Amino acid sequence: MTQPETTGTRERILAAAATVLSRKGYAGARLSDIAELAELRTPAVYYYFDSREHLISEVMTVGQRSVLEYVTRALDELGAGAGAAVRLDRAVEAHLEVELSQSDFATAVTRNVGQLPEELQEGFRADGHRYFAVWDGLLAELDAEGLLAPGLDRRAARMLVLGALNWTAEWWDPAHGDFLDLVETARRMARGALTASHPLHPSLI
Amino acid sequence: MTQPETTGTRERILAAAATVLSRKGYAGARLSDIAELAELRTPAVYYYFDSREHLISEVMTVGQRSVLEYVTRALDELGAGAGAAVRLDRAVEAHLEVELSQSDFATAVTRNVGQLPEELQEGFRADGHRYFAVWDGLLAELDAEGLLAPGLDRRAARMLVLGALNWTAEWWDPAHGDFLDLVETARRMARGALTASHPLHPSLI
DNA sequence: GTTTTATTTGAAGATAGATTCAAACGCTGA
DNA sequence: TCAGCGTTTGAATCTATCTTCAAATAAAAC
Repeated sequence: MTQPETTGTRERILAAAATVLSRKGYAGARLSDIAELAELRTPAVYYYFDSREHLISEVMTVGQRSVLEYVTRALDELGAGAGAAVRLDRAVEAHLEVELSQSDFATAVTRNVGQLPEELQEGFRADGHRYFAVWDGLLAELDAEGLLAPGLDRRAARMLVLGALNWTAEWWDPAHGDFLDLVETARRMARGALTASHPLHPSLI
Repeated sequence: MTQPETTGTRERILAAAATVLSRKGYAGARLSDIAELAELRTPAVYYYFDSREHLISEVMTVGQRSVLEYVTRALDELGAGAGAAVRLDRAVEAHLEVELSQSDFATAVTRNVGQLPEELQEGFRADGHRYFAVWDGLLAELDAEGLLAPGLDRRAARMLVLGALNWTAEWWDPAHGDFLDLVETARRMARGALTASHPLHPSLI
């Protein structure tokens, strides 16, 4: 979203690559576009990166990692007292924050993982799994508190929720809607997808 | 997903283009790959299509339209007696069917709309809006039956649900999970996102 | 102020992919 | 058999993009 202003050339190229990548896709991201956005001639990129692939790979790694770190930190900051439902709400909010407001690195990842050549996926696949593990942890906490919907296909539920969140990069426009409304709607969806229908009155089921 | 076997050459090229497009993205879809999948030499494509862009554009149009038609028909077949909740469930199922089992046309659309050059989007933008209208209709029906969550940001809710469904193309693998489980989980999510928390016991709220 | 090092660039090379086209193929009807 | 038409192809062209490299520029060290 926002381009950091005064920063080293290498960072500027990396950020430009994230932006172009998230708009044009893996194959469509031209080195010349990236260089132009970073206010350099194309060959300058090679002073900082071995090749186009190395550059793109690093964008992906940074993007994947920043989502993991941002959401993890947000959850950590809640402290030990927070219940599973509150933590789920916070995770939804944090994911949307990093996806929509933080930078183009996150969207570069979500919009391109599926289209990357195999070799490129290796590096950040581990971080991807680690992020899934965070969400699986949230489901486990919900379960421990008796909030998780019984008989739930956990993997499917986790991916559906993350899919809804990731897809926001395709349509959400800060000019068009209020971020907090989006968060509220997304939280409702996540709760609906994961928790039992009547979590507050289990005796009525 | 599945490639129809005995069909006209033009259809074969179109289907091959859908497959390549859904795997490699707009910029990454090479005419040579498409031709190879269609068991032809590259120049043969030009006998049926004016250019790469025309071919891709037609894939998109077909994909967008097939989703619209498939889901619309599924809803129509429910007949007039079906309530809003049942119709929502059917729409979720139908969307997943066409996205995951029908063909690569649908996934070619969902995985590429965001990355297409502006000119290419024109043709099928209208169908996209028509499809959104179908879902807005479902929300209106839920509302009419008093099932819709009060104070809901309808646009956000609609896009979150569709995002979750569209994203399945990125991760769902028929070998890895049961389709009906996925449908059930997705229905739960859609209901959770759209309907009031206690639709059956409104008096308890 | 001059030498040294880091950074950036213009120009050129190499390759891949879209497109054109004339020729070849193969089928159908006389 | 052959003339004609629809279809497919190999070879050639054109263009865009990645990459290399030696030279130019800017910055730093002395």
